[in-house]
Amino acid sequence: MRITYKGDYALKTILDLSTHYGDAPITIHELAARADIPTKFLEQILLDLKRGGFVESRRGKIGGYLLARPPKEITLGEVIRFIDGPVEPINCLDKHYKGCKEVTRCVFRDIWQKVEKETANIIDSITFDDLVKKNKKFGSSLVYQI
Amino acid sequence: MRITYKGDYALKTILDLSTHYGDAPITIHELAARADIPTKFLEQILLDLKRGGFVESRRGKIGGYLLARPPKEITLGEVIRFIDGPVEPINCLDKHYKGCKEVTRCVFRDIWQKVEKETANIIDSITFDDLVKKNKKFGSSLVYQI
DNA sequence: GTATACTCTACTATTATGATAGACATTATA
DNA sequence: TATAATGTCTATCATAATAGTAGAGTATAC
Repeated sequence: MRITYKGDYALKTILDLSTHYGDAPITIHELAARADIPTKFLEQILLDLKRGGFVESRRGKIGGYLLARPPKEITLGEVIRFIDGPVEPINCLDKHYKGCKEVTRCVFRDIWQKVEKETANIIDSITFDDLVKKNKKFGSSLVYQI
Repeated sequence: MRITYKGDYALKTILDLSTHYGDAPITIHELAARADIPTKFLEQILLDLKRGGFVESRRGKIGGYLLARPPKEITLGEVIRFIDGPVEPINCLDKHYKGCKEVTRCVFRDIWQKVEKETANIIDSITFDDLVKKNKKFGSSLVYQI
């Protein structure tokens, strides 16, 4: 797993929207400013997240973005996989991967699978509701900080 | 952690050399052919591994490469970190990382640290001696396969 | 009808990755 | 001592991913 800026931004944005779940829509501009993300870049990320069913949008004057599902039902893992792809350390199962003709018999293979499993155990068991609570406990002003 | 081709090739090569630890040097050409690695690319990787103290070389007619240390004393984690860098999923502690001014208070931070720790637990506890034994058990002809 | 939002497509700059090329240095051995 | 077989070193290159930027278009509250 490698988390890109895009993934990092997506997580921070979903957390912001989770914190304001049930409230009025939040504009791209606000979301971008609060998390220090280039506005036009976030625009694209939000369109992706919309296509992924994570967020909804309202157009027009009092438009903005809303979480499409309750924070309790969105896990960290879902978002990461959607934005940054599979969580495995190496994609040697992919048919485009060179070498590794007999992947099923490779000594390294089950080590990477073990890493993937441990990673999944962590990120799939954390919901954005958990993160909102964790955040509030520390009373931070910034939505993505403790 | 993301393992690149370079990392993958390095691991396969160290495993090959581990399998032949104590024997005569093995040429780049042989190593490349056995693991299906572009020879000139492996050449560079071996120079890196030499600088890292993982392998030694012999020049001249019956030259080639040898493991610099016993397979029992080389872990998977050491090689991966040397070739592909830190094992963490995101490098937000790096001073060049944008955003995340208050990284110590970020809700995501300790999740990434947890992922890193679990990954390290796996890769730092496996030596190339372990892998050689695992390989032999399955009697594979290819050095990097089970 | 207009200001304020989201939408969509295209483009661009930079870096990492995965090599390839070729001249050079060393050494066993015939 | 010539030479063939080996490692050494530096430069270059092609492609893809990443991280944006630009600008014209569409919807909606007021």
